[in-house]
Amino acid sequence: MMRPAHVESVAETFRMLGAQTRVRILDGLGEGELCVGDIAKAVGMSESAVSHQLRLLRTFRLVRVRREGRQAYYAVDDHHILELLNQARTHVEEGS
Amino acid sequence: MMRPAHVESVAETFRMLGAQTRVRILDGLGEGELCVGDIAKAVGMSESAVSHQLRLLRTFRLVRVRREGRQAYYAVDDHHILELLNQARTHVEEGS
DNA sequence: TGAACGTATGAGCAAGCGTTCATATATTAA
DNA sequence: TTAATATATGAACGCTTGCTCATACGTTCA
Repeated sequence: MMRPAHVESVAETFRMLGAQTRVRILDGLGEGELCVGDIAKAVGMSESAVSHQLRLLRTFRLVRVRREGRQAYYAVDDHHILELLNQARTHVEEGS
Repeated sequence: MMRPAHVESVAETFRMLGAQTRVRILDGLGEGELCVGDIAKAVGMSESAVSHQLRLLRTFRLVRVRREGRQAYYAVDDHHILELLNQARTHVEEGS
């Protein structure tokens, strides 16, 4: 059985992955880092909405930022996140 | 890039995993099937609340039921679900 | 048949979420 | 300095979520 503190963090991580827009953002970042404007174009959302979602993803350590001039380049924080996405996609594709 | 239909299903799956109570339920089911009353005791929730959550987990195919007399025995639907939990726990334990 | 038990469901409500819009901050260019 | 650009933030609003409480359903036993 999982430790209570872990239950909370695990649920938080999944909660971050539990919205289409954030899945699309992370999926877009799968190829490599992107700046906010490019993410917004890629997922078809306003830059403001993207920025709000990136803040959540940052807070819960699913992405990290690298600032360069006036741009902020975001990347998936660690390989486990992309593996979670892949695993879930496999689950979905297998239709069970 | 992920197909739009998959994005939706993947997000749905994660959304189901994104609540402490459901994580605890699934974690409890990791050892094997349990009936509703035993799940309720294990996670310290009312049977009604557990039943509501199990319905969600059933609807999105994270668990399956086997009815036997007046009990309903729930089990994790497939191994990917437990692997997702393990992967997320690893992510959390590594502290990054 | 009737009562008891295990589970499921519907309504209702407080809390949380995800967006938009307006505004603020930081950096670069003129 | 001022203007333009890229990003971040706060408030507000409608929608969703997760619970409780009451009730209903299906099964077993007397």
